[in-house]
Amino acid sequence: MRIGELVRRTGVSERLLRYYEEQGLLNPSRLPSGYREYTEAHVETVRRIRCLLAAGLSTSTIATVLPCLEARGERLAPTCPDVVGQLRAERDRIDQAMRDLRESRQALDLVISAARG
Amino acid sequence: MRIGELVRRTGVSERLLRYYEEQGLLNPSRLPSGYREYTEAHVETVRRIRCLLAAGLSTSTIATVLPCLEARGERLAPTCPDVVGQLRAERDRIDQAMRDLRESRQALDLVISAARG
DNA sequence: CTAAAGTCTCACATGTATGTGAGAGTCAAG
DNA sequence: CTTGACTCTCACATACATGTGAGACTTTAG
Repeated sequence: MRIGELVRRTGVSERLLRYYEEQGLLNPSRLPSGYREYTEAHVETVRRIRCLLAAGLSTSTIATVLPCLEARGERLAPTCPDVVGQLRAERDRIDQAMRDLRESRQALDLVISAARG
Repeated sequence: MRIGELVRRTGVSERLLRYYEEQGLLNPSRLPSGYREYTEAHVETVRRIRCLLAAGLSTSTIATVLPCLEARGERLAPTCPDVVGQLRAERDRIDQAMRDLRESRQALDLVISAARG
């Protein structure tokens, strides 16, 4: 499919799809015209990217993780221990983020329910 | 206490403490010299601000919520229903963020444990 | 008194994801 | 062939939290 359809399928703007490609997260092939050509798999990849971005990972970290996820089952694991350490750190950061979210959610709830029982 | 101590107590930079004040989140009194003077309560307020920021709320939204939290017990609730609606939206956003975090955490775990069983 | 540490304001810079517009090429339908 | 929809690259802009440095004043310690 071309970019327009991927936009429709994912809800992500053209601009961002091109940006993700520039950051090495997506590598569509090209038609003779130069148009990008995406596959079904890209739809899921974009979804993952959005999810990881929402979790606060940077595009460059995502670039590290994505290939591993795509090769899931064939256990393509990151090679250098550097990367693993970094991922562990991200995971810890996520755990902390979840704690913060829980607390903030609670705070919001407090205010919302105070608005009217 | 003056700003330096608050920096030590909270781990938040001078720059940010002044920024939070500029955004209406913090209102220390001033000494005759013009120096800011913070109270014990401000330590906790800063902690809350950090937590809400981490949850993805903007400083202006936080400005809305903070007074309600500070008056907790005296149930100072937001007045206009506009605000409540906005807060509900934030809460929903947080819920989604938590789902994303869970999913991303799982993805990271997958990669990390693939690195070596 | 003096020096050093603390603080003030102001302003410019940065990073990262994202928007927006211009100008040109491509493709499909009439 | 022409028009309109789609796509391309490129570049400049934005929002927001945050860093950094300059120049001046205040406070504290020797």
